[in-house]
Amino acid sequence: MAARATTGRVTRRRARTRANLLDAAFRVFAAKGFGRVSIEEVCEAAGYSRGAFYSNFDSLDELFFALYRERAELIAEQVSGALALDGPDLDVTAAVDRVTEVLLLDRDWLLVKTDFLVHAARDPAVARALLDHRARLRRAIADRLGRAHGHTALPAVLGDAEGAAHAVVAAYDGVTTQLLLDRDVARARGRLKQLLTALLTDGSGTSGRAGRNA
Amino acid sequence: MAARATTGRVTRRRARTRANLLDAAFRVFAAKGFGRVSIEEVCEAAGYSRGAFYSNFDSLDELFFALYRERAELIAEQVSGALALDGPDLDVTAAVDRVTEVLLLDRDWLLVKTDFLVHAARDPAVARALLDHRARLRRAIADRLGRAHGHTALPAVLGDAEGAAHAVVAAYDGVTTQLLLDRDVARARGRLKQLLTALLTDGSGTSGRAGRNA
DNA sequence: GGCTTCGGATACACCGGTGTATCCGATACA
DNA sequence: TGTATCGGATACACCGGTGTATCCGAAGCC
Repeated sequence: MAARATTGRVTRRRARTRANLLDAAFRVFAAKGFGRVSIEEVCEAAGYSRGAFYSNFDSLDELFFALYRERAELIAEQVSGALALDGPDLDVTAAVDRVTEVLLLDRDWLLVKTDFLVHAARDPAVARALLDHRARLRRAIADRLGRAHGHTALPAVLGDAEGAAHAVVAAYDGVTTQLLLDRDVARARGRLKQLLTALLTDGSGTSGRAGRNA
Repeated sequence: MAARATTGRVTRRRARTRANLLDAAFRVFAAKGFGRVSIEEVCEAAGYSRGAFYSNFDSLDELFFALYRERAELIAEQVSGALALDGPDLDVTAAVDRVTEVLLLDRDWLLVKTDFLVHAARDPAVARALLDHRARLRRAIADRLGRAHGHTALPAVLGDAEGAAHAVVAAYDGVTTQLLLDRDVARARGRLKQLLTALLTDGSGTSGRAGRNA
Protein backbone atom coordinates (compact mmCIF):
# COMPACT_ATOMS: atom_id res chain seq x y z
CA MET A 1 0.00 0.00 0.00
CA ALA A 2 1.73 3.13 -1.14
CA ALA A 3 -1.21 5.22 0.03
CA ARG A 4 -0.67 6.92 3.36
CA ALA A 5 -2.70 9.03 5.70
CA THR A 6 -1.59 12.67 5.50
CA THR A 7 -1.30 12.64 9.29
CA GLY A 8 2.10 11.03 8.88
CA ARG A 9 5.16 12.59 10.32
CA VAL A 10 7.76 13.29 7.70
CA THR A 11 5.20 14.07 5.06
CA ARG A 12 7.02 17.08 3.65
CA ARG A 13 10.00 15.45 2.09
CA ARG A 14 7.78 12.61 1.01
CA ALA A 15 5.50 14.86 -0.96
CA ARG A 16 8.45 16.44 -2.69
CA THR A 17 10.02 13.18 -3.77
CA ARG A 18 6.67 11.90 -4.94
CA ALA A 19 6.25 15.02 -7.04
CA ASN A 20 9.78 14.68 -8.35
CA LEU A 21 9.15 11.08 -9.33
CA LEU A 22 5.97 12.03 -11.16
CA ASP A 23 7.76 14.81 -12.92
CA ALA A 24 10.63 12.64 -14.04
CA ALA A 25 8.21 9.92 -15.07
CA PHE A 26 6.40 12.34 -17.32
CA ARG A 27 9.60 13.18 -19.12
CA VAL A 28 10.69 9.59 -19.45
CA PHE A 29 7.29 8.36 -20.56
CA ALA A 30 7.04 11.10 -23.16
CA ALA A 31 10.46 10.27 -24.49
CA LYS A 32 10.30 6.49 -24.62
CA GLY A 33 6.69 5.54 -24.15
CA PHE A 34 5.08 3.63 -21.35
CA GLY A 35 5.93 -0.03 -21.84
CA ARG A 36 9.46 0.76 -22.88
CA VAL A 37 10.26 2.36 -19.55
CA SER A 38 11.62 0.62 -16.49
CA ILE A 39 11.19 1.67 -12.90
CA GLU A 40 14.91 2.14 -12.73
CA GLU A 41 14.90 4.68 -15.54
CA VAL A 42 12.31 6.78 -13.81
CA CYS A 43 14.28 6.69 -10.60
CA GLU A 44 17.48 7.63 -12.35
CA ALA A 45 15.80 10.53 -14.13
CA ALA A 46 14.42 11.72 -10.83
CA GLY A 47 17.69 11.28 -8.99
CA TYR A 48 16.39 8.70 -6.54
CA SER A 49 16.96 5.04 -6.06
CA ARG A 50 14.44 2.25 -6.38
CA GLY A 51 13.80 2.25 -2.66
CA ALA A 52 12.24 5.67 -2.99
CA PHE A 53 10.03 4.48 -5.76
CA TYR A 54 8.68 1.47 -3.95
CA SER A 55 8.09 3.60 -0.92
CA ASN A 56 5.77 5.83 -2.92
CA PHE A 57 4.22 3.57 -5.53
CA ASP A 58 3.39 -0.07 -5.86
CA SER A 59 4.03 -0.40 -9.56
CA LEU A 60 4.73 1.51 -12.74
CA ASP A 61 1.07 1.18 -13.62
CA GLU A 62 0.04 2.94 -10.45
CA LEU A 63 2.49 5.74 -11.09
CA PHE A 64 1.30 6.10 -14.65
CA PHE A 65 -2.27 6.33 -13.51
CA ALA A 66 -1.44 8.93 -10.88
CA LEU A 67 0.56 10.87 -13.43
CA TYR A 68 -2.25 10.94 -15.93
CA ARG A 69 -4.78 11.85 -13.28
CA GLU A 70 -2.71 14.78 -12.10
CA ARG A 71 -1.97 16.22 -15.52
CA ALA A 72 -5.48 15.64 -16.80
CA GLU A 73 -6.85 17.56 -13.86
CA LEU A 74 -4.52 20.42 -14.70
CA ILE A 75 -5.52 20.41 -18.35
CA ALA A 76 -9.20 20.28 -17.51
CA GLU A 77 -8.83 23.34 -15.33
CA GLN A 78 -6.94 25.21 -18.01
CA VAL A 79 -9.55 24.40 -20.61
CA SER A 80 -12.41 25.35 -18.38
CA GLY A 81 -10.60 28.56 -17.60
CA ALA A 82 -9.96 29.34 -21.23
CA LEU A 83 -13.59 28.68 -22.05
CA ALA A 84 -14.98 30.74 -19.25
CA LEU A 85 -12.57 33.57 -19.84
CA ASP A 86 -14.59 35.90 -22.01
CA GLY A 87 -17.94 37.44 -21.19
CA PRO A 88 -21.31 35.75 -21.35
CA ASP A 89 -21.19 35.57 -25.14
CA LEU A 90 -18.54 36.78 -27.65
CA ASP A 91 -17.51 34.88 -30.73
CA VAL A 92 -16.62 31.22 -30.54
CA THR A 93 -13.42 31.57 -32.53
CA ALA A 94 -11.66 33.45 -29.76
CA ALA A 95 -12.43 30.69 -27.31
CA VAL A 96 -11.31 28.12 -29.87
CA ASP A 97 -8.01 29.91 -30.23
CA ARG A 98 -7.34 29.91 -26.53
CA VAL A 99 -8.29 26.30 -26.04
CA THR A 100 -6.21 25.25 -29.01
CA GLU A 101 -3.30 27.02 -27.42
CA VAL A 102 -3.68 24.90 -24.31
CA LEU A 103 -4.43 21.57 -25.96
CA LEU A 104 -2.13 21.37 -28.94
CA LEU A 105 0.96 23.02 -27.57
CA ASP A 106 2.67 20.33 -25.56
CA ARG A 107 3.69 17.38 -27.69
CA ASP A 108 4.91 15.51 -24.65
CA TRP A 109 1.48 15.62 -23.15
CA LEU A 110 -0.04 14.39 -26.38
CA LEU A 111 2.32 11.44 -26.38
CA VAL A 112 1.63 10.51 -22.79
CA LYS A 113 -2.07 10.97 -23.32
CA THR A 114 -2.07 8.64 -26.31
CA ASP A 115 -0.07 6.08 -24.40
CA PHE A 116 -2.68 6.29 -21.72
CA LEU A 117 -5.43 5.85 -24.27
CA VAL A 118 -3.84 2.67 -25.54
CA HIS A 119 -3.47 1.51 -22.00
CA ALA A 120 -7.08 2.33 -21.17
CA ALA A 121 -8.39 0.63 -24.29
CA ARG A 122 -7.34 -2.68 -22.78
CA ASP A 123 -8.31 -2.08 -19.18
CA PRO A 124 -11.96 -1.24 -18.48
CA ALA A 125 -11.18 0.29 -15.09
CA VAL A 126 -8.66 2.69 -16.57
CA ALA A 127 -10.99 3.34 -19.47
CA ARG A 128 -13.68 4.49 -17.08
CA ALA A 129 -11.35 7.04 -15.55
CA LEU A 130 -10.46 8.39 -18.96
CA LEU A 131 -14.10 8.46 -20.00
CA ASP A 132 -14.91 10.44 -16.90
CA HIS A 133 -12.25 12.97 -17.71
CA ARG A 134 -13.53 13.29 -21.24
CA ALA A 135 -17.09 13.66 -20.05
CA ARG A 136 -16.01 16.52 -17.80
CA LEU A 137 -14.35 18.26 -20.72
CA ARG A 138 -17.42 17.75 -22.89
CA ARG A 139 -19.60 19.22 -20.19
CA ALA A 140 -17.47 22.34 -20.08
CA ILE A 141 -17.64 22.65 -23.84
CA ALA A 142 -21.37 22.05 -23.99
CA ASP A 143 -21.91 24.74 -21.38
CA ARG A 144 -19.81 27.20 -23.30
CA LEU A 145 -21.61 26.32 -26.50
CA GLY A 146 -24.92 26.89 -24.78
CA ARG A 147 -23.85 30.36 -23.73
CA ALA A 148 -22.92 31.27 -27.29
CA HIS A 149 -26.17 29.95 -28.58
CA GLY A 150 -27.52 33.38 -29.38
CA HIS A 151 -24.72 34.29 -31.75
CA THR A 152 -24.32 31.23 -33.93
CA ALA A 153 -27.00 28.59 -34.19
CA LEU A 154 -25.56 25.11 -34.11
CA PRO A 155 -26.15 22.90 -37.14
CA ALA A 156 -29.12 20.68 -36.54
CA VAL A 157 -27.29 17.55 -37.60
CA LEU A 158 -25.24 17.40 -34.44
CA GLY A 159 -28.24 17.34 -32.15
CA ASP A 160 -28.12 19.17 -28.83
CA ALA A 161 -25.18 20.93 -27.21
CA GLU A 162 -23.93 17.65 -25.80
CA GLY A 163 -23.84 16.20 -29.28
CA ALA A 164 -21.97 19.21 -30.54
CA ALA A 165 -19.49 18.84 -27.71
CA HIS A 166 -18.93 15.27 -28.76
CA ALA A 167 -18.18 16.49 -32.24
CA VAL A 168 -15.74 19.06 -30.93
CA VAL A 169 -13.85 16.49 -28.92
CA ALA A 170 -13.77 14.13 -31.87
CA ALA A 171 -12.35 16.89 -34.04
CA TYR A 172 -9.69 17.54 -31.44
CA ASP A 173 -8.79 13.87 -31.20
CA GLY A 174 -8.62 13.55 -34.95
CA VAL A 175 -6.35 16.53 -35.38
CA THR A 176 -4.19 15.26 -32.54
CA THR A 177 -3.65 11.98 -34.33
CA GLN A 178 -2.31 13.70 -37.40
CA LEU A 179 -0.22 16.05 -35.29
CA LEU A 180 1.47 13.17 -33.56
CA LEU A 181 2.70 12.02 -36.94
CA ASP A 182 3.64 15.16 -38.83
CA ARG A 183 4.62 17.27 -35.79
CA ASP A 184 3.31 20.38 -37.52
CA VAL A 185 1.66 22.32 -34.75
CA ALA A 186 0.78 25.34 -36.84
CA ARG A 187 -0.95 23.24 -39.44
CA ALA A 188 -2.77 21.23 -36.79
CA ARG A 189 -4.04 24.40 -35.23
CA GLY A 190 -5.26 25.58 -38.63
CA ARG A 191 -7.00 22.30 -39.27
CA LEU A 192 -8.68 22.33 -35.90
CA LYS A 193 -9.99 25.81 -36.53
CA GLN A 194 -11.25 24.78 -39.93
CA LEU A 195 -12.97 21.73 -38.52
CA LEU A 196 -14.56 23.56 -35.65
CA THR A 197 -15.85 26.40 -37.76
CA ALA A 198 -17.20 23.88 -40.24
CA LEU A 199 -18.89 22.02 -37.43
CA LEU A 200 -20.14 24.82 -35.24
CA THR A 201 -21.22 27.43 -37.73
CA ASP A 202 -24.05 26.85 -40.11
CA GLY A 203 -21.92 26.65 -43.23
CA SER A 204 -23.36 29.74 -44.82
CA GLY A 205 -22.22 31.83 -41.88
CA THR A 206 -18.44 32.00 -42.01
CA SER A 207 -17.71 31.38 -45.64
CA GLY A 208 -14.17 32.77 -45.83
CA ARG A 209 -11.12 30.52 -45.57
CA ALA A 210 -10.31 29.98 -41.91
CA GLY A 211 -6.67 29.17 -41.39
CA ARG A 212 -5.37 27.31 -44.40
CA ASN A 213 -2.17 29.28 -43.88
CA ALA A 214 0.64 29.06 -41.29
CA MET B 1 18.94 -10.14 -42.47
CA ALA B 2 15.61 -11.87 -42.41
CA ALA B 3 14.90 -10.62 -45.91
CA ARG B 4 15.49 -13.21 -48.56
CA ALA B 5 15.43 -13.31 -52.31
CA THR B 6 12.38 -15.19 -53.52
CA THR B 7 14.73 -17.26 -55.63
CA GLY B 8 15.44 -19.35 -52.55
CA ARG B 9 14.80 -23.01 -52.53
CA VAL B 10 12.31 -24.07 -49.89
CA THR B 11 10.24 -20.93 -50.04
CA ARG B 12 6.89 -22.66 -49.67
CA ARG B 13 6.95 -23.76 -46.10
CA ARG B 14 8.77 -20.59 -45.22
CA ALA B 15 6.02 -18.38 -46.55
CA ARG B 16 3.42 -20.31 -44.59
CA THR B 17 5.20 -20.05 -41.27
CA ARG B 18 5.85 -16.39 -41.86
CA ALA B 19 2.16 -15.85 -42.50
CA ASN B 20 1.27 -17.90 -39.43
CA LEU B 21 3.62 -15.85 -37.31
CA LEU B 22 2.11 -12.61 -38.55
CA ASP B 23 -1.36 -13.92 -37.91
CA ALA B 24 -0.58 -15.01 -34.39
CA ALA B 25 1.22 -11.75 -33.75
CA PHE B 26 -1.87 -9.82 -34.73
CA ARG B 27 -3.95 -11.67 -32.19
CA VAL B 28 -1.39 -11.33 -29.43
CA PHE B 29 -0.71 -7.67 -30.12
CA ALA B 30 -4.40 -6.90 -30.14
CA ALA B 31 -4.89 -8.71 -26.86
CA LYS B 32 -1.95 -7.40 -24.87
CA GLY B 33 -0.53 -4.50 -26.78
CA PHE B 34 2.82 -4.14 -28.42
CA GLY B 35 5.36 -3.51 -25.70
CA ARG B 36 3.74 -6.01 -23.39
CA VAL B 37 4.38 -8.85 -25.80
CA SER B 38 7.45 -11.04 -25.93
CA ILE B 39 8.77 -12.89 -28.94
CA GLU B 40 8.14 -16.10 -27.09
CA GLU B 41 4.45 -15.34 -26.73
CA VAL B 42 4.05 -14.78 -30.43
CA CYS B 43 5.84 -18.03 -31.17
CA GLU B 44 3.72 -19.94 -28.71
CA ALA B 45 0.52 -18.49 -30.17
CA ALA B 46 1.68 -19.46 -33.63
CA GLY B 47 2.80 -22.91 -32.59
CA TYR B 48 6.44 -22.40 -33.48
CA SER B 49 9.60 -22.07 -31.50
CA ARG B 50 11.87 -19.08 -31.30
CA GLY B 51 14.16 -20.49 -33.91
CA ALA B 52 11.41 -20.09 -36.47
CA PHE B 53 10.91 -16.51 -35.45
CA TYR B 54 14.53 -15.50 -35.74
CA SER B 55 14.70 -17.26 -39.05
CA ASN B 56 11.98 -14.98 -40.42
CA PHE B 57 12.38 -11.71 -38.53
CA ASP B 58 15.16 -9.84 -36.88
CA SER B 59 13.16 -8.31 -34.09
CA LEU B 60 9.68 -7.76 -32.76
CA ASP B 61 9.79 -4.27 -34.22
CA GLU B 62 10.36 -5.61 -37.67
CA LEU B 63 7.51 -8.06 -37.32
CA PHE B 64 5.23 -5.33 -36.05
CA PHE B 65 6.08 -3.14 -38.99
CA ALA B 66 5.49 -5.94 -41.48
CA LEU B 67 2.23 -6.77 -39.76
CA TYR B 68 0.97 -3.22 -39.94
CA ARG B 69 2.05 -2.85 -43.53
CA GLU B 70 0.22 -5.97 -44.58
CA ARG B 71 -3.03 -5.17 -42.83
CA ALA B 72 -2.97 -1.52 -43.81
CA GLU B 73 -2.63 -2.54 -47.42
CA LEU B 74 -5.65 -4.78 -47.04
CA ILE B 75 -7.70 -2.06 -45.41
CA ALA B 76 -6.71 0.48 -48.02
CA GLU B 77 -7.91 -1.83 -50.77
CA GLN B 78 -11.18 -2.47 -49.01
CA VAL B 79 -11.80 1.23 -48.52
CA SER B 80 -10.94 2.07 -52.08
CA GLY B 81 -13.23 -0.71 -53.19
CA ALA B 82 -16.07 0.49 -51.01
CA LEU B 83 -15.64 4.01 -52.29
CA ALA B 84 -15.49 3.05 -55.93
CA LEU B 85 -18.34 0.62 -55.62
CA ASP B 86 -21.27 2.73 -56.78
CA GLY B 87 -21.65 4.53 -60.07
CA PRO B 88 -19.97 7.75 -61.07
CA ASP B 89 -22.04 9.74 -58.58
CA LEU B 90 -24.83 8.65 -56.16
CA ASP B 91 -25.26 9.98 -52.65
CA VAL B 92 -22.32 10.22 -50.27
CA THR B 93 -24.14 8.62 -47.36
CA ALA B 94 -24.21 5.21 -48.99
CA ALA B 95 -20.47 5.30 -49.48
CA VAL B 96 -20.03 6.49 -45.91
CA ASP B 97 -22.05 3.53 -44.67
CA ARG B 98 -19.94 1.04 -46.55
CA VAL B 99 -16.66 2.57 -45.48
CA THR B 100 -17.79 2.77 -41.89
CA GLU B 101 -18.57 -0.90 -42.06
CA VAL B 102 -15.01 -1.63 -43.08
CA LEU B 103 -13.24 0.77 -40.76
CA LEU B 104 -15.08 0.57 -37.47
CA LEU B 105 -15.91 -3.09 -37.35
CA ASP B 106 -12.76 -4.75 -36.12
CA ARG B 107 -11.78 -3.60 -32.68
CA ASP B 108 -8.61 -5.66 -32.81
CA TRP B 109 -7.43 -3.74 -35.82
CA LEU B 110 -8.21 -0.47 -34.10
CA LEU B 111 -6.11 -1.52 -31.14
CA VAL B 112 -3.16 -2.58 -33.24
CA LYS B 113 -3.45 0.52 -35.35
CA THR B 114 -3.37 2.76 -32.30
CA ASP B 115 -0.40 0.89 -30.92
CA PHE B 116 1.29 1.50 -34.20
CA LEU B 117 0.42 5.16 -34.05
CA VAL B 118 2.05 5.49 -30.66
CA HIS B 119 5.04 3.66 -31.98
CA ALA B 120 5.26 5.86 -35.06
CA ALA B 121 4.88 9.03 -33.03
CA ARG B 122 8.31 8.34 -31.57
CA ASP B 123 10.07 7.06 -34.66
CA PRO B 124 10.20 9.36 -37.70
CA ALA B 125 10.91 6.52 -40.11
CA VAL B 126 7.86 4.59 -38.97
CA ALA B 127 5.87 7.80 -38.94
CA ARG B 128 6.64 8.36 -42.57
CA ALA B 129 5.27 4.95 -43.50
CA LEU B 130 2.09 5.67 -41.61
CA LEU B 131 1.80 9.11 -43.15
CA ASP B 132 2.14 7.55 -46.58
CA HIS B 133 -0.64 5.13 -45.86
CA ARG B 134 -2.85 7.92 -44.62
CA ALA B 135 -2.07 10.02 -47.64
CA ARG B 136 -3.14 7.16 -49.88
CA LEU B 137 -6.43 6.88 -48.06
CA ARG B 138 -6.98 10.63 -48.29
CA ARG B 139 -6.32 10.53 -51.97
CA ALA B 140 -8.98 7.87 -52.46
CA ILE B 141 -11.44 9.92 -50.41
CA ALA B 142 -10.65 13.13 -52.23
CA ASP B 143 -11.19 11.43 -55.56
CA ARG B 144 -14.51 10.07 -54.45
CA LEU B 145 -15.50 13.45 -53.11
CA GLY B 146 -14.57 15.00 -56.41
CA ARG B 147 -16.83 12.61 -58.26
CA ALA B 148 -19.77 13.49 -56.02
CA HIS B 149 -19.13 17.15 -56.46
CA GLY B 150 -22.20 17.68 -58.60
CA HIS B 151 -24.63 16.43 -55.98
CA THR B 152 -23.54 18.15 -52.80
CA ALA B 153 -21.30 21.16 -52.84
CA LEU B 154 -18.59 20.98 -50.17
CA PRO B 155 -18.58 23.70 -47.52
CA ALA B 156 -16.11 26.40 -48.47
CA VAL B 157 -14.45 26.36 -45.06
CA LEU B 158 -12.68 23.09 -45.70
CA GLY B 159 -10.96 24.30 -48.84
CA ASP B 160 -10.50 21.92 -51.74
CA ALA B 161 -11.24 18.22 -51.93
CA GLU B 162 -7.92 17.39 -50.30
CA GLY B 163 -8.83 19.58 -47.35
CA ALA B 164 -12.19 17.88 -47.10
CA ALA B 165 -10.48 14.50 -47.15
CA HIS B 166 -8.30 15.66 -44.29
CA ALA B 167 -11.41 16.54 -42.38
CA VAL B 168 -12.96 13.15 -43.08
CA VAL B 169 -9.91 11.31 -41.83
CA ALA B 170 -9.79 13.49 -38.74
CA ALA B 171 -13.42 12.71 -38.04
CA TYR B 172 -12.69 9.04 -38.41
CA ASP B 173 -9.72 9.24 -36.07
CA GLY B 174 -11.69 11.18 -33.51
CA VAL B 175 -14.57 8.73 -33.49
CA THR B 176 -12.10 5.88 -33.27
CA THR B 177 -10.60 7.33 -30.12
CA GLN B 178 -13.93 7.38 -28.37
CA LEU B 179 -14.79 3.92 -29.65
CA LEU B 180 -11.63 2.47 -28.16
CA LEU B 181 -12.84 3.60 -24.78
CA ASP B 182 -16.57 2.96 -24.75
CA ARG B 183 -16.58 -0.02 -27.14
CA ASP B 184 -19.95 1.05 -28.49
CA VAL B 185 -19.67 0.35 -32.20
CA ALA B 186 -23.23 1.31 -33.04
CA ARG B 187 -22.90 4.66 -31.37
CA ALA B 188 -19.53 5.28 -33.00
CA ARG B 189 -21.03 4.57 -36.38
CA GLY B 190 -23.84 7.01 -35.67
CA ARG B 191 -21.41 9.69 -34.55
CA LEU B 192 -19.26 9.24 -37.60
CA LYS B 193 -22.28 9.62 -39.85
CA GLN B 194 -23.33 12.74 -37.98
CA LEU B 195 -19.88 14.23 -38.24
CA LEU B 196 -19.47 13.45 -41.90
CA THR B 197 -22.87 14.80 -42.88
CA ALA B 198 -22.17 17.90 -40.83
CA LEU B 199 -18.81 18.28 -42.56
CA LEU B 200 -19.64 17.33 -46.11
CA THR B 201 -23.07 18.79 -46.62
CA ASP B 202 -23.67 22.49 -46.56
CA GLY B 203 -25.60 22.48 -43.33
CA SER B 204 -28.81 23.67 -44.89
CA GLY B 205 -28.84 20.64 -47.17
CA THR B 206 -29.46 17.61 -44.97
CA SER B 207 -31.19 19.13 -41.99
CA GLY B 208 -32.88 16.02 -40.61
CA ARG B 209 -31.32 13.99 -37.83
CA ALA B 210 -28.73 11.65 -39.28
CA GLY B 211 -28.17 8.68 -37.07
CA ARG B 212 -28.58 9.71 -33.46
CA ASN B 213 -30.03 6.25 -32.97
CA ALA B 214 -28.21 2.90 -32.90
C1' DG C 1 14.79 -42.49 -54.31
C1' DG C 2 19.05 -40.52 -52.90
C1' DC C 3 21.29 -36.40 -51.79
C1' DT C 4 21.70 -31.66 -50.85
C1' DT C 5 20.19 -27.70 -48.83
C1' DC C 6 17.31 -25.14 -46.15
C1' DG C 7 13.90 -24.34 -42.09
C1' DG C 8 12.95 -24.73 -37.72
C1' DA C 9 13.86 -26.87 -32.84
C1' DT C 10 16.70 -27.21 -28.87
C1' DA C 11 20.00 -25.76 -25.57
C1' DC C 12 22.75 -22.46 -23.34
C1' DA C 13 24.82 -18.34 -21.55
C1' DC C 14 23.82 -13.55 -20.78
C1' DC C 15 21.54 -9.54 -19.31
C1' DG C 16 18.43 -6.45 -17.24
C1' DG C 17 14.52 -5.61 -14.44
C1' DT C 18 11.86 -6.81 -10.19
C1' DG C 19 10.80 -7.02 -5.59
C1' DT C 20 12.21 -7.47 -0.91
C1' DA C 21 14.83 -7.16 3.28
C1' DT C 22 17.84 -4.59 5.80
C1' DC C 23 20.34 -0.50 7.14
C1' DC C 24 21.60 4.46 7.59
C1' DG C 25 20.53 9.16 7.85
C1' DA C 26 17.37 12.91 7.83
C1' DT C 27 13.25 15.10 9.89
C1' DA C 28 9.98 16.72 12.98
C1' DC C 29 8.33 17.01 17.62
C1' DA C 30 9.19 17.42 22.85
C1' DT D 1 19.01 19.33 21.55
C1' DG D 2 17.82 14.73 22.05
C1' DT D 3 15.33 11.04 20.20
C1' DA D 4 11.84 8.29 18.06
C1' DT D 5 10.29 7.51 13.70
C1' DC D 6 10.00 7.69 9.02
C1' DG D 7 12.14 7.96 4.10
C1' DG D 8 15.14 6.45 1.08
C1' DA D 9 19.62 3.79 -0.23
C1' DT D 10 21.94 -0.48 -0.77
C1' DA D 11 22.38 -5.28 -1.55
C1' DC D 12 20.76 -9.60 -3.02
C1' DA D 13 18.28 -13.41 -4.99
C1' DC D 14 15.04 -14.41 -8.59
C1' DC D 15 12.92 -14.54 -12.95
C1' DG D 16 11.97 -14.04 -17.71
C1' DG D 17 13.33 -12.65 -22.16
C1' DT D 18 17.08 -12.39 -25.67
C1' DG D 19 20.11 -13.85 -28.95
C1' DT D 20 23.13 -17.26 -30.75
C1' DA D 21 25.16 -21.63 -31.90
C1' DT D 22 24.33 -26.12 -33.00
C1' DC D 23 21.61 -29.98 -34.58
C1' DC D 24 17.80 -32.69 -36.76
C1' DG D 25 14.35 -33.41 -40.06
C1' DA D 26 11.80 -32.12 -44.02
C1' DA D 27 11.35 -30.12 -48.65
C1' DG D 28 12.88 -29.75 -53.21
C1' DC D 29 15.95 -31.08 -57.25
C1' DC D 30 18.44 -34.57 -59.95
